[in-house]
Amino acid sequence: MQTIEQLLELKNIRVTAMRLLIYKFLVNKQVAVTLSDIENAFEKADRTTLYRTIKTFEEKDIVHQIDDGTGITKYALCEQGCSCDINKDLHLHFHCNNCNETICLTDHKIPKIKVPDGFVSENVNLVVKGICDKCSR
Amino acid sequence: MQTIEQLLELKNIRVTAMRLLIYKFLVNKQVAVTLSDIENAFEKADRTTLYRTIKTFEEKDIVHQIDDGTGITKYALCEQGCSCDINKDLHLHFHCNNCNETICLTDHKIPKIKVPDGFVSENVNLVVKGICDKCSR
DNA sequence: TAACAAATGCACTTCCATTGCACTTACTAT
DNA sequence: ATAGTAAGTGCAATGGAAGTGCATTTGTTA
Repeated sequence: MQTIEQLLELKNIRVTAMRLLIYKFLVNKQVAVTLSDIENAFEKADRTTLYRTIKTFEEKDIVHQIDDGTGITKYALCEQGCSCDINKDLHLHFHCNNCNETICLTDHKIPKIKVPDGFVSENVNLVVKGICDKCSR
Repeated sequence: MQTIEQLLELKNIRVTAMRLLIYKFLVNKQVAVTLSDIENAFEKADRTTLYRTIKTFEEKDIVHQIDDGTGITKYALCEQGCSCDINKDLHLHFHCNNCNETICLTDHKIPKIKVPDGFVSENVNLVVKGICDKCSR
């Protein structure tokens, strides 16, 4: 069990108060968040800082970007099961049409997709939309 | 073989010069287009008209929206093989990282995706990214 | 502690999506 | 045919999200 500080140092990211707060926020959130979500949670902080923090996290493979089709970029922590730094091919996300939340299904792998001759597949973005477990009860 | 006029009437869309032009443009284009693409093709027409035309087409299931991860919404004609009005589950698009074009692979079905208990899958958005057949030669 | 590098905050810009309103065009019923 | 109504089009403006430049602050290291 490592502390957040240790994790950031491991990734060669300088530890700052802001980054610790944002990281903790992401841990507590079980769903993917937009920049606005973070902004609303930290009204004292500047939007640019939040923006650049999340971009830093993204570069260092601490979070990954999710494009769930709502048109707004979302971010979620890369879990241990999430090997998006090694293999970019296994993103699988679920977007709830009811509560509008997007979650990572890290333990659900993406099946092999066949593409026509001449096409080279490098990366797959798969978003399943429907009703999440909370809303379907 | 039906004319474009007949097709529009069938879908309860009033036939106008603008709509015919835009429809023809979409037929000629073999790839998904952005609003800006259409705008550049019809510089005399207003952006709003093009926007609302494409929205009308979308509502009537003449075109479908594609979110290929570039952040810009694209549109493509619903082919006969594209039953996005009946069954929303078969979108499959290929985005070329080289030429930046997105095409519909209508004859390539999306495999059944398993989701955890409690989740209800209604719709799947699948975008494969890589190198298209033109660019890989 | 001085010096340098990185992080933060403020202001501003750009781009795409969307809407309100006035005007024009196309259909409908007399 | 024509008046009246509904739909389509064009202009202007707005809003939201993403991104950048620069000055200031904070943190690290010699």
